[in-house]
Amino acid sequence: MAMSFEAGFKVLVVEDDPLIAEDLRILLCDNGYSVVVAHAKGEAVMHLTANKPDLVLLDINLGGGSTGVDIARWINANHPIPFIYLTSYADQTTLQQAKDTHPSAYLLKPFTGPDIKVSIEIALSNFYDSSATSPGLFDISILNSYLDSPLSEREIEILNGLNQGLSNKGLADNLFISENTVKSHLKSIFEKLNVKSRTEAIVRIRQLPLD
Amino acid sequence: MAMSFEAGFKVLVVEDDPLIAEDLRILLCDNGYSVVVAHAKGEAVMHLTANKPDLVLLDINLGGGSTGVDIARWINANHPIPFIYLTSYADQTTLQQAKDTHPSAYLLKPFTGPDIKVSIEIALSNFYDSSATSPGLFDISILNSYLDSPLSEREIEILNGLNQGLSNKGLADNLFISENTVKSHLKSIFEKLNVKSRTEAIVRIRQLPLD
DNA sequence: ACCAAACTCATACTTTTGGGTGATTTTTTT
DNA sequence: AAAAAAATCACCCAAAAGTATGAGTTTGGT
Repeated sequence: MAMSFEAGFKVLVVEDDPLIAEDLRILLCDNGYSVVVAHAKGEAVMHLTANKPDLVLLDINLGGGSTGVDIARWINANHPIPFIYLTSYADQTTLQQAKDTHPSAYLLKPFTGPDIKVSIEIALSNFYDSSATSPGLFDISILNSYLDSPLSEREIEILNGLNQGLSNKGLADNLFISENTVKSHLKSIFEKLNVKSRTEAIVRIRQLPLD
Repeated sequence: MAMSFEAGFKVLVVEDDPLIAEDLRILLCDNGYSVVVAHAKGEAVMHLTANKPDLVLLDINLGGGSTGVDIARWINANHPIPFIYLTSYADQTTLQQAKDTHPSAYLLKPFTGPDIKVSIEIALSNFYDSSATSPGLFDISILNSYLDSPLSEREIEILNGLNQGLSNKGLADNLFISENTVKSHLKSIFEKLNVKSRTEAIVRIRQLPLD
């Protein structure tokens, strides 16, 4: 099944350098992807929620405060889709942080057109084929069908964060709420899942046939 | 006496070559399966009825009259459980016959430990899809192949416990060691996995292509 | 016999989690 | 508009988890 992912796939490029961004845009367009470009985290998040792209190319070294890793974490917690890091260098700390966000690929500049194309193809097919390995979003309706009392949307978001191994602090930062609020949500989540700890919660939901 | 987390799945190996049979037996035992070996059809059928294994590994080219396909047909007709073909070559006729018996997998020699483990896991989970799936033991060698410094056996045991959502107390009770010892092990596990908490550890290992 | 690695455990301390209670603000539904 | 549900947050307390350090005991290999 040599399926092609080119037709109609939306790619979000997050790159603060306008020259590289434009290069990428042209390259991707030439390959049949529809492309949106963002230059900063806020813009990226906006496009992610509004346009729901199928894949993201992330410059890991964005100017300003937030980095590609921040965006990756946001993606994992809120809107899990495959993303590929683009970077000009790799220091160990950044690399480890990057790895922890489970990117589909990690391309070191200078990369070629074929590099990107192949990486995108692989990323897309891996992500949308194997439901088992993807630490994906939980379908709220399916998940709730197993529970006595249903989880709210926010609770699902928290649960997704848990499932990525985030701490309470991490959850709070990701969702822009206080740690106390996270605890509050967690408490009801635990009740509803009938578990007593975050680890039990993870085990519980992962053993469910959600895929 | 080591393992406290056996999956308890019984595997029947049907293989006329004693060397390969023994290799398989060891490999499977190491992965926590209990293993029975048969060398011919009659013996196989005997074990199938008497021991009721959960899965069968079938050499497709048995010496003598009957083949693995014959046994597969018997299984389908009399005692439907998942089975996997093992074969050194694939001629078209045999292959087609084999396909018609709806095997769970078809492994070409030379196959590796991971090959078999993965195929078995998939076969079992597909076949017994419902609830109490095996808590998924980790293959120490596979897991270690991803790590800079390898986990010891004891550490793997702890990790398996973590993966089931056990608390430190729970781990200590299960392994008959003190909670302090558990913490001690946990500390080195976290270092080796390069994580900072049990939840991160779980996420980390589950994201690996081990099961 | 000796060494190294693995396993064991303790004590003390810090940080993170989880539980309980209660309250305010949105949002949604009736 | 009133009621209900969801989301937000605070404060306090207790339990669990994690860190640091040091040390005794097995076990396997040279």
